[in-house]
Amino acid sequence: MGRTRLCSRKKRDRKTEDDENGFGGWGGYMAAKRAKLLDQFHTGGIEKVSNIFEGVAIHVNGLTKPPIQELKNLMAAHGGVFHMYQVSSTTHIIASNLPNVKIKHLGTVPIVKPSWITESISFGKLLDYRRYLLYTNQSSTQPRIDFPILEKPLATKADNASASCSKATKDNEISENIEENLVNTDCVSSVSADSTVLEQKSRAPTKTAADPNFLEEFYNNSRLHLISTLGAEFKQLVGQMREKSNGKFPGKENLIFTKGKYTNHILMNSVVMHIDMDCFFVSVGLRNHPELRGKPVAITHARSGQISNRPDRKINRELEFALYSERLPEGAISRIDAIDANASMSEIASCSYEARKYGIKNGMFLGQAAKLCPELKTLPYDFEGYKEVSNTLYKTIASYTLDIEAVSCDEMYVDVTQILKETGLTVEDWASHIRNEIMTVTGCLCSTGFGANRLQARLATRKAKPAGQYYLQADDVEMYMAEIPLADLPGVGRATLAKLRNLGLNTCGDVQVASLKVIQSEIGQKAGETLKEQSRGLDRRPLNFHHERKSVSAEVNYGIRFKTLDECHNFLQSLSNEVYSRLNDIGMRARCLTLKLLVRAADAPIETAKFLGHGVCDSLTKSTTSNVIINDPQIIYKETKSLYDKINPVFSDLRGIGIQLSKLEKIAPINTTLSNFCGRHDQAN
DNA sequence: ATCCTCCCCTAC
DNA sequence: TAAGGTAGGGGAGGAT
Ligand SMILES: Nc1ccn([C@H]2C[C@H](O)[C@@H](COP(=O)(O)OP(=O)(O)OP(=O)(O)O)O2)c(=O)n1
Ligand SMILES: [Mg+2]
Ligand SMILES: [Mg+2]
Repeated sequence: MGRTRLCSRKKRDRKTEDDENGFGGWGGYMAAKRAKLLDQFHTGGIEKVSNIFEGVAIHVNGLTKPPIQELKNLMAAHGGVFHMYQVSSTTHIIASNLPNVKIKHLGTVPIVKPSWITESISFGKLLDYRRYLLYTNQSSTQPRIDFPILEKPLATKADNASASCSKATKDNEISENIEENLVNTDCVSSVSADSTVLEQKSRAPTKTAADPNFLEEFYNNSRLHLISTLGAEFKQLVGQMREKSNGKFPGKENLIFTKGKYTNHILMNSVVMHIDMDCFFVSVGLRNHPELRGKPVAITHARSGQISNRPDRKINRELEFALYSERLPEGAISRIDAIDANASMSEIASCSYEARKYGIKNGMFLGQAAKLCPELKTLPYDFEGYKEVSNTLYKTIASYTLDIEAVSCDEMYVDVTQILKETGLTVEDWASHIRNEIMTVTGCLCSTGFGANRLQARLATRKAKPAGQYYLQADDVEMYMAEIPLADLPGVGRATLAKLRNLGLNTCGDVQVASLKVIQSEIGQKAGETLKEQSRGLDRRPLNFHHERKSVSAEVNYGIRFKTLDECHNFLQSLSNEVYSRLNDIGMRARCLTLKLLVRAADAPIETAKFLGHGVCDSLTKSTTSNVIINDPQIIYKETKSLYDKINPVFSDLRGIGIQLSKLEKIAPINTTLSNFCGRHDQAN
């Protein structure tokens, strides 16, 4: 009712813009935008222009001209397949020159010069590769070396401890299959290296949010921004693929054909798979650094565990840290205990399992990690690599089923009931197959967990990691759960954990027998109920294949330092533009706007411990719900500014700013009575 | 009761 | 030096 009125009203209010864009034009634009996302997904961002290499699967060995990346793009553009490793389905090896010793090992697959590819493209058709053989005397009787099969026997309750040992062996096998020409030690650093030696050049002036291109620069370097936006994209993508699906699943068909078994599954309970890349960012980085396999490695911006000895000014961190500790939730774990005056506060995005043995964790400050493990090596970020591997991961799973709930760029839930039924495979065989395939096409390891619901699948993955698989079967659930530490449950973070510990609860077994009322009084009604169920392995939430966005936001809590009010206003304008652009991208409008500010806490020092960080802050929000639909950057700015003035902070104390839009409505919902009404109404005007 | 606003918490 | 984002669930407490 109210919606209808608002809908027609907003069309009139925005008439000028609608005339410019055109209602049909909008639909067309959004359709094109969606098509582009799908298309980029299918080709990994490369537009497909021909099918010259249909049926061809290359593996590049050694240095080539054009280089490997180029060849990979060419294959994508011309209908071929690129293999990171040589596997049984690899049809050609591309190489410019190879030592004799190596040729012996490559077996029966033809070794072809890269010019075969480039010239085939020039001619517009697939040329006979035999005219491009690198050597003509290849033996046809050499045994072929396939990629090592990733079979880790399904872990049982007893052999959990052996997991990491068998993994080390596998890593060694893997590194032998990686080309040494890709080794690039330039960007590898040891955390114990002296940063003053590494960095002699004079410092550029500090870039803060007051600088004109700050927002772009920041987003280009923010891993959290990257994983957030990638995650949202994959949720959207699953929906789009389901809408567009022709019901064919080539991966599944192929699997039925090659490994399918006839099995009488009279009555099969549904099986949920959870799949998650192992130390995702590290895995991607290691593809080009085989020499670091098996070593403790972390992905960070900083290269050394110590900050330079002569920063322009020595900052006293003690005051801030004291305040931080004071404000920690009672009993929660501190992040700064090992951070002294010179320890780096650059965050570790991902660390290898070898690093985890030292107690290093994702999200830990590098300075603390370096103390735990002085041999720790760091690698820089490779955002393009993460995007590529994520795309390949989703593309691979989507060739079997679209019953996918995207969780993040390296993780999803999949209903595999149908796949198991149609292929007749056991859970174990399916798991080995899909893990092997993902390793083959991405060069990265992943782990999978299976269970009757998402919680069981999620916990099974935890047990499976790294490079493993585990099926938590119905009969085992009760016993299995009793031993699980509460910290392993999704939804139990540091604050909840501290509260539960204060109640003397540490494992799911403890919660199973504890009083619901007592738990609820500590952590809340709903959370208590959920926790009770989780502790017995129950989870009633079904997988959600369709995702509907409820809010859109943009926030920056780094580099916020304003010397004038003008600088602040300019940044609010930039952020308004940014959040508008995101709203526009998903074809929505909003009725509610929330401004969130981080303001330096009263006793917190002006200079933060972390370079350009936010330090200890108070968080303040204010929101407006208006009848006027928010669909214009100037409206967003005007509302933002007005909320800002209501909060009225000291602008020089600002340390973080965010704008969130909620109460969203679709601009042009298709195939609904409402949209038909709006559309006709709009055109009639 | 139910809704709204301003939080807090969690997961990647 | 360093790039501490983003979306969703949910609770407290006041307004309706
Ligand atoms: N605090 C964090 C947590 C995660 N990530 C990024 C880097 C991770 O590689 C990626 C995936 O997160 P996961 O929780 O899946 O962690 P990993 O894949 O690194 O390790 P695991 O093997 O435990 O899944 O997200 C991050 O930047 N900062
Ligand atoms: Mg992972
Ligand atoms: Mg993950």
